[in-house]
Amino acid sequence: MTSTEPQATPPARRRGRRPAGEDTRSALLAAAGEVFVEQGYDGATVRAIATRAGVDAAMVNHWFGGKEGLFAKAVLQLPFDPQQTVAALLAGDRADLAERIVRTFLTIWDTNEGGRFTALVRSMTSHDAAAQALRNFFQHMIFERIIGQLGIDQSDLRASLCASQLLGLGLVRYVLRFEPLASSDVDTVVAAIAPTLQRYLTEPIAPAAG
Amino acid sequence: MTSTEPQATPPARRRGRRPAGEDTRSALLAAAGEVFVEQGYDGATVRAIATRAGVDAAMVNHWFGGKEGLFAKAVLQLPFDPQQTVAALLAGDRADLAERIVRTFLTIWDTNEGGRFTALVRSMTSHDAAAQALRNFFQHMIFERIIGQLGIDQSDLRASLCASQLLGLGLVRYVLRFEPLASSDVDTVVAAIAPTLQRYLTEPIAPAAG
DNA sequence: GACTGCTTTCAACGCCCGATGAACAACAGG
DNA sequence: CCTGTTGTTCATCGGGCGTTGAAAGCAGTC
Repeated sequence: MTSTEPQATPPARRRGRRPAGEDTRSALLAAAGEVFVEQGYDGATVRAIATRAGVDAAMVNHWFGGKEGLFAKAVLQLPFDPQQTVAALLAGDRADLAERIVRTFLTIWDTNEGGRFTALVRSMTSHDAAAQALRNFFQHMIFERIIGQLGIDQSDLRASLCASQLLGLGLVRYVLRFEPLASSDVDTVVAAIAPTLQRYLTEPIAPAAG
Repeated sequence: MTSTEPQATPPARRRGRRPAGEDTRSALLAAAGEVFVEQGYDGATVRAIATRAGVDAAMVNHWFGGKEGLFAKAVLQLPFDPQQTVAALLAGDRADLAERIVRTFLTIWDTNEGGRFTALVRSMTSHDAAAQALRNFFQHMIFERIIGQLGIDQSDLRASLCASQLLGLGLVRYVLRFEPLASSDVDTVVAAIAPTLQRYLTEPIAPAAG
């Protein structure tokens, strides 16, 4: 209530360009990654992301053209090269192939980079681009290529079976957090899931009276 | 401001009680079932449900107290008694137990009643009540009871593993519609998935080095 | 036939969303 | 210094959401 002094506005950040050095764009990307993981595409609001990044919501439009563009840059990008990953997975003994796959994805999924997958899974039921990205990744980029290299029948069916188990695992472990699977260590999960994948990859799966 | 003439309203549908016989409540329940299946909890709007039912959106509040109550009545109710289902599943040969489970759920899922599961799966990533209902159903009501009757170790882990594969299957087959798994006939899917469940139910799943 | 109560529609409220455009401040180049 | 450019905030827009209260009309009762 001190009337004579007009200088009572240091806390509120003033308008105009910031004093350089602070990177609004990457702050938004980081905040978007977190919020999309926690809330999914629909649940995450542009305002919440901007608040967490400490900037105005209009910056999302300025830097990314809108919410959709931010999602594409923050979530819809692969954290690694799928072709190279597939090659690395196929490099070892085929008896351990499924184990390597499960371990690889659990490891990725547990890192910060793997948060993208959680964000995708959380968004897939409401956001078409997320669902399409998941299908394209798991089914076409990973499992069809692996199974194609194995030279075995019913490659498409096998790919969607593998995708169903791996997506179900990600869903239960990272999104719905069913216990004890959500807290089990990697070795336990690998021991449990890998034989399933190994069977989907290489063993007969036809119905009895095909 | 009110310069325009108050023209006589064209009688689209008049106000007031309808000529009896038409059941607004069940029309809303049916429409809600459809829309929740197609859109999930967040995507489905009260207005869209009411429009499909051919009534006013306010009826949702009048008959169900709100969107949440309508969801509870239309989706969050089991179309059968789980205890009885578990008993029926356990009645036969244990070697075929997993096959019976997969076949039972595929059959239910393919009927109209099974649309509730699709609605739950579509809603689980954004709506807590849906996620909780799925966990309660698959993990506690079905698999923990079955595995408990089998008298085997790690029953909780086994239950969440079974849930992961069955939820992944439902997701891929009914929501994301990955081909060819989405269009495969029941026998093919049973032949592919049942051995996985059988292993989760009864065979050793511990990691190599304890 | 009037009264009473239930059902239904209508109009509107308050809220939050994503997006827009203008005002403004810091920088870069001369 | 002055000038143009670019990054930033602010105020606001248009729209959709779930919900609400009141008016309107049918149905049953006396």
